[in-house]
Amino acid sequence: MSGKRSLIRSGTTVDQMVRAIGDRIVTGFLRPGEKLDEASLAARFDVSRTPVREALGQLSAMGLVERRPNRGAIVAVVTQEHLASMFESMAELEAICARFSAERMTSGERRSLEIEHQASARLVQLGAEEDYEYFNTEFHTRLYRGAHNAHIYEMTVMTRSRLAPFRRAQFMLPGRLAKSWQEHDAIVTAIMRGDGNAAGKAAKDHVSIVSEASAVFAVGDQLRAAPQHQ
Amino acid sequence: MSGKRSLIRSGTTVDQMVRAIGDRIVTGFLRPGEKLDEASLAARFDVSRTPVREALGQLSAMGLVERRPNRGAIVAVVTQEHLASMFESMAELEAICARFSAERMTSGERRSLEIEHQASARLVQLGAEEDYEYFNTEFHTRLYRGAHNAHIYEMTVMTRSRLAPFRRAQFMLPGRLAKSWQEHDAIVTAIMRGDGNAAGKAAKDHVSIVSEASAVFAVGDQLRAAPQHQ
DNA sequence: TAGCGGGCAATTGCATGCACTTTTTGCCTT
DNA sequence: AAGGCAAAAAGTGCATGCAATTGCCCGCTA
Repeated sequence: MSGKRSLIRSGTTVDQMVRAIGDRIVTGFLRPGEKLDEASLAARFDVSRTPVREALGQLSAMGLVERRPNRGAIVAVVTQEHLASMFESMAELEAICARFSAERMTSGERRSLEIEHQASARLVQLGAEEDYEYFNTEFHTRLYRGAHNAHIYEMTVMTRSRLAPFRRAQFMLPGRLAKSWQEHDAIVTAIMRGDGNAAGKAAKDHVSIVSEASAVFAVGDQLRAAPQHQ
Repeated sequence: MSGKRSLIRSGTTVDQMVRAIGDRIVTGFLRPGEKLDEASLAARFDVSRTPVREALGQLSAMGLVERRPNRGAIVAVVTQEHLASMFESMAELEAICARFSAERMTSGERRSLEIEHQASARLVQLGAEEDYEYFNTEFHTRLYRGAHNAHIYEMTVMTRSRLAPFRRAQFMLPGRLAKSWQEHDAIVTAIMRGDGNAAGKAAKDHVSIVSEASAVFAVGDQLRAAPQHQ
């Protein structure tokens, strides 16, 4: 009855579901603790429960959702403690990426990093929050790629995804853009010098500052979404 | 040993499948490149294809198997390059764990680390390869736990799993046990001193040496299992 | 009124079936 | 004999159905 063949063909249905649900979690559209009902999701995306179940399984393997046998799935609820551990991991991972980037980036990568970074100064002057956020993501992705290590790249991107729902908080800090840019500047300078240790330290400090800003707001958020749940 | 009917009920069928298949991959019983036929696995474990499919999906999300749409699943084949990136990651992760362990282990954790480490000297004298290997795993797990960071623990254990199939090679090196013990000793000493940087460096060196030994053998292995595959 | 089963609705877990895709086989052409 | 094409076989992807488990609601008892 519901044989919608007309979904855009970009991989299998399950892959699409993983991306679709994962996106909604990462962007905060689905809140930590929120119940993920198989039938509802199936109806919502107009597929049967089978691909939904597979998608939930994979998301569970990624740590984005939590599955209790016979009791359904919910968006992963992270404790304050686990959240702190992820932010700390993120700082360490960024430090590694920055250090490796300083040692391994090609001259082309260095050049475009520098150019984009300098260009972003304009966004700070304009106070273009949203555009800067987009640039910021790009900037960090450059660092991850510049490390020239596929596995570290995977771990870093994965960790960033899982932290994404908790980063919105930092938007609230005044003067954040200028501060962020200065921290980026320290990283870029160290990378251009080829000073891996300095780059690593600068990157670690950068993340640490962000995490402190985010940590507080985060927990209130998920409590609001999952009032009763043990 | 085919139709194992009375599997103990510990979690859902899918979980059991993930563990069962994952173990076979990690222990090298299933070789990289080997085809994972859904129907065969279903028959082998006496379940329907549905849980097998879910398990393969999760294993794919973990990176242990590779899934080509409409073309079946195979045990993940890692390129020489990606393997190197995983070993390098492992060195960095172990370094982080050792550094944190030096800074954060409780006195109880330090004590039992030291005791077990000293006890293992006997295994070296006896040349008890297998027992030492078991101890070795324990030793490293202690470091991962001692870091008191759940997310780093997850990443480290996961990376170790994915590297497990490629570590058998190191068994072949003569004098390996004594060398390993000395490297452990350097790590333990630094941790007892509370010297995070020294512990990290010692741990990184330890892994680097293992990886060099493993890397060469590894690729021959998976080629043997997957002669034709593009 | 608070506490306690017991049955019912809702939901999950798995098996089965069918449609579609890929691969193989065998025949026909050149 | 080699190449190519077509039909069959094999295998994957998803929908549906049913058994099993959980949670809830309501009546019963103290």
